Amino acid sequence: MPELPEVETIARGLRPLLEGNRVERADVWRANVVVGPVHVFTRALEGRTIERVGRRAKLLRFDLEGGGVWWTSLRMTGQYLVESGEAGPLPPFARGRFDLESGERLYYVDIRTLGKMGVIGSDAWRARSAELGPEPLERSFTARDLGRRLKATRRRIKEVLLDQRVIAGIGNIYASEALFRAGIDPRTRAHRLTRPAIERLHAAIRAVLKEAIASSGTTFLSYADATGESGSFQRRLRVYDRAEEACRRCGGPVRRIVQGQRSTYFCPRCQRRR
DNA sequence: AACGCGCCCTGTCCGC
DNA sequence: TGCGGACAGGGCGCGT
Repeated sequence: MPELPEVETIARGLRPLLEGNRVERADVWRANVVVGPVHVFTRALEGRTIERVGRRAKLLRFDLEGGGVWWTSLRMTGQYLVESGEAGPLPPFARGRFDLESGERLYYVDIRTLGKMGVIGSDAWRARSAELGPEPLERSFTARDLGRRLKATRRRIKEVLLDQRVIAGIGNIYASEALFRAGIDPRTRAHRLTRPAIERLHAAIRAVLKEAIASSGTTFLSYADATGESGSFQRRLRVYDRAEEACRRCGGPVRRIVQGQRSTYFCPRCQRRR
């Protein structure tokens, strides 16, 4: 699920339920989804009220009253699921349960258990956040800012877009999509991008992320369905997961290549080195 | 310092 | 039908 638009969608969905709600009891039965000892984590949560729900990069952020942040990195298959009313059977792949003062239950569900969560102090959170690149949808993120960051590396642009220290929140889907919209070959070395290309990329990143949020994100996978938030942006994808299919712009075949052990999709005709 | 790779874990899909 | 291998929206931690 989760790149910036999906995490933003999840945060918006959870906000009305969680803000002002208190965690009565926390249980996690898969230790590897928690950073540090599980009992330390659950003890840090129990009795605490969630003041604010937010997002930074692809991290969910639940601010606790009196200080501290409950953060979650959903990685590939992490989800939060809300259950109201009577407790039903345990959802498949549930790894943790959080009983709320309101009587509802929040389940953490994660098939591959690559997700991580923890509770850290506000200072530690700020320090962690400071290591991440700028939020691409904030006003302060300019083409000039992007250009400065891209000049500093010789790596290939697609891989740079995935580096959360350079720019926050972009993952494998939206990296390919933004590069297609900007007409840039994903194999181009970042420092070689021209001024106009950087400006097109800046605009493309913002446009694709905004449109994806407006569609509640991209939902793949047959198994599991989230908090009711299945997005629809998958219908608007132009290259991602479309290997050998016709490019929506020129009709030529979309290509799949591997960069940094991840798939990259692009149209060789529409995306040139500069 | 910057970069590239292996690996964490579980499920699905495809070819033989 | 069964089985092995590739692959999946992420990112840490290691070696060079």
